[in-house]
Amino acid sequence: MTDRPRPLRADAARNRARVLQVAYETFAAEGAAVPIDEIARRAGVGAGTVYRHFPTKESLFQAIVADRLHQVVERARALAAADPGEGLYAFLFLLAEQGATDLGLTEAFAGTGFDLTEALPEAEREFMGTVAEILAQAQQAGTVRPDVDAADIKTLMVGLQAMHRFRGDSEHMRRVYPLIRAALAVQKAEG
Amino acid sequence: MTDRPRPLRADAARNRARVLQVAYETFAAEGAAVPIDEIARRAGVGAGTVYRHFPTKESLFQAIVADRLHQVVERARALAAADPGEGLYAFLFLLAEQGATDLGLTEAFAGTGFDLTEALPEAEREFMGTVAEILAQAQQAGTVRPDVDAADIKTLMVGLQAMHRFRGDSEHMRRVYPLIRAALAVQKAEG
Amino acid sequence: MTDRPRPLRADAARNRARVLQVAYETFAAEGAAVPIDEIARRAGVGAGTVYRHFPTKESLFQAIVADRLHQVVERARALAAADPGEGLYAFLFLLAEQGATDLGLTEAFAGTGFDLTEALPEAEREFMGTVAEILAQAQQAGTVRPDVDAADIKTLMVGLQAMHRFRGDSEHMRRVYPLIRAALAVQKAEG
Amino acid sequence: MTDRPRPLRADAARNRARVLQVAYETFAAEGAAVPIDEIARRAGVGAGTVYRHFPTKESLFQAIVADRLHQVVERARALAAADPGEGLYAFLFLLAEQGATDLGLTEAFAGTGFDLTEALPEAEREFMGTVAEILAQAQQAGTVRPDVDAADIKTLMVGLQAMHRFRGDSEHMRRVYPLIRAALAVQKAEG
DNA sequence: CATGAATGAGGTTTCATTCAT
DNA sequence: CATGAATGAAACCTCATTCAT
Repeated sequence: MTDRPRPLRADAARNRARVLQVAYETFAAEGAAVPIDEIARRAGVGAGTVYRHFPTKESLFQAIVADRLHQVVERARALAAADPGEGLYAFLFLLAEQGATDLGLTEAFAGTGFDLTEALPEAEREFMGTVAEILAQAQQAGTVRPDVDAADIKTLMVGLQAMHRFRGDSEHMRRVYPLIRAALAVQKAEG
Repeated sequence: MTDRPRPLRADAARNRARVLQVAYETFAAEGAAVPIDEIARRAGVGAGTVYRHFPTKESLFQAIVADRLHQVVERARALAAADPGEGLYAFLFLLAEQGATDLGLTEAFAGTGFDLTEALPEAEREFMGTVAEILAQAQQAGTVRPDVDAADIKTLMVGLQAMHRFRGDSEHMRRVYPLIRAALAVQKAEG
Repeated sequence: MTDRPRPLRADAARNRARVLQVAYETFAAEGAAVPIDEIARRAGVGAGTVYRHFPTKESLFQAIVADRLHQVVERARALAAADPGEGLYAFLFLLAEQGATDLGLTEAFAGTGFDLTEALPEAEREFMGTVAEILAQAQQAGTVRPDVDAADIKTLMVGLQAMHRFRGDSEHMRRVYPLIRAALAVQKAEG
Repeated sequence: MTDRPRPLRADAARNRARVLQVAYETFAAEGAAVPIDEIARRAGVGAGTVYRHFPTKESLFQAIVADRLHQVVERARALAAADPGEGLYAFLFLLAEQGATDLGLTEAFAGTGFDLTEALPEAEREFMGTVAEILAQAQQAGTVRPDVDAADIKTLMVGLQAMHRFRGDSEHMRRVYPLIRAALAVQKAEG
């Protein structure tokens, strides 16, 4: 009768948030192979509680990714609003760093065992739309070459996340960022 | 290299090679989650035979990576010998493509659940030495900026593999290669 | 009958009746394996409410069976009153049909995972008493052989329910009924 | 290459037989709800061993039913060969008794949570063919009325099994058998 | 009293690894 | 040496029942 999800009871909401938080941390740290039982244990709830909120492991994963993605997109908008020319770079490097400590997000982006486009088409569209927006701004500002598109940016993002994950050391990544800037900069000469 | 105390009997050697080949293909195609039994079945041997040659699944994985790495390094040398200026680029893009169809190699490089440096220090050294070599040649030839080092190249390689894996479509990757060339090219202007 | 110490409050009584009705339909349609949560959902109440009225799943089952049995017995009396000679046959075939759409009742009769005599001795006695009555009437009317007793009739009833359940098709059962009549008819010859 | 199931190794065959035997007894005694772990424990093997021989619980169940059915059919033939007129009755009552101590077989026949026709069409065909055969013989011998067919017999069989299961007491069933004979006998009068 | 969230034991199934044949 | 059967520890998920809200 009242099919629309009523606001959760206070305690349930608390548990749901706690599970989400713990799951995020656990997946981020140890990858998607962590047992649900382990997440339940760390969250201090029974396994059944996890399954009440997220009927499958996959759905828990999705919820986390959707959550993260949304946050990331909001940050991207803020960065681009603050400095249209630098916005795209800031976004790229921010996301790369996120990926470094967030295996789940990385896997979602890279499509390793999780197809973002299929699982969360809404989130994917929102994400790509935002990328297109701040890319256009940067191109108008003259800081990014006009012949790259949003898909190229996503590809680079996947690459950057992998690099960041590979180099836990963010010291080293600061050496790499200028290379990426060079790759995207408006320029005449080519290697 | 020095871990086979006695030359294997002919049939044992044949089995070992066959398992290695099949395991490579299977891991590459279906990821590291494939059961050992499945590999044994495809290789036409018993599971016990796999374990005789490779005491753990991990060790089989290592052997595969070592094997691939060795082949890749040899190809890198050949490419660099043929054209010192282009050698590094050719190597980079070759490896990226390899990674696209070879989950095992990608994971080994990216250190996802497998630490190349720890597991196969010998192979890692050989690989890094070769990278350093052909990088130096390219820098002398003036096709690569002088302020990048071998570690940077490895980082880019990891990124490129991730991109390639993400974009099964190699059409798209041809759009990305010029960006990477731009990143590494000797240049004045920046961002 | 005598186990409700105080009359229930109106809303509680309504809930109880509703749960009973829904549980009957659900068990009948999908078997005893249906989760209590599902029944609660269909009844539009919380699981806790079900447990308030029926302390275990088993007890809910018992209540349903008692309910059905009571109805069936009343119908049996009516049939026998209308036509003493045919009453028993009508009752038999009625119950068989009931069983076809009512897994719970069938199981209760057949004693599959549920012992009617132990769980509901009262209801069992009432049922058997009624069977004895209408059997006696039929025997006096000369339509049923004198050497069968109420226990035999119950046995046949269990068999008929099983047959009916097996043949969802009631077309087919109409072929079988004459056989059962032949089995019970007063007769001279025997196979 | 050699896809045809090679003869099992001696120890494997022993285990398989043992699991089958134990599973048969356990299902017969306690129904299909018994956990596989319990069967494994009783058979003195690991759960994995059960799953090696029977990849799902369902398949174990099928194997048992197929086994029983085959034995039953062979016995039916023997009985009919010994006495064509009595063969069908002997078969009916034999199967009824089997069903009394064999919940699995009963359920398979009655189609309760197991569709014989779908799961084991071969076995079903063999069974029905045999029923048709010995029914025809009995009808020719004049001991069974000519207007019943094999499907009717199967229906009665299901009913008889249910009755037998209901009356653990075979004493009582001896009262019921004459009724069934009367039902099937060639006769003039009817109810 | 009603709700529905939480519990946690238990079910089926998989798979790396060992070991009898 | 090769085989492949056996092991048994998890993994995911369900559901009867309890209890905080």
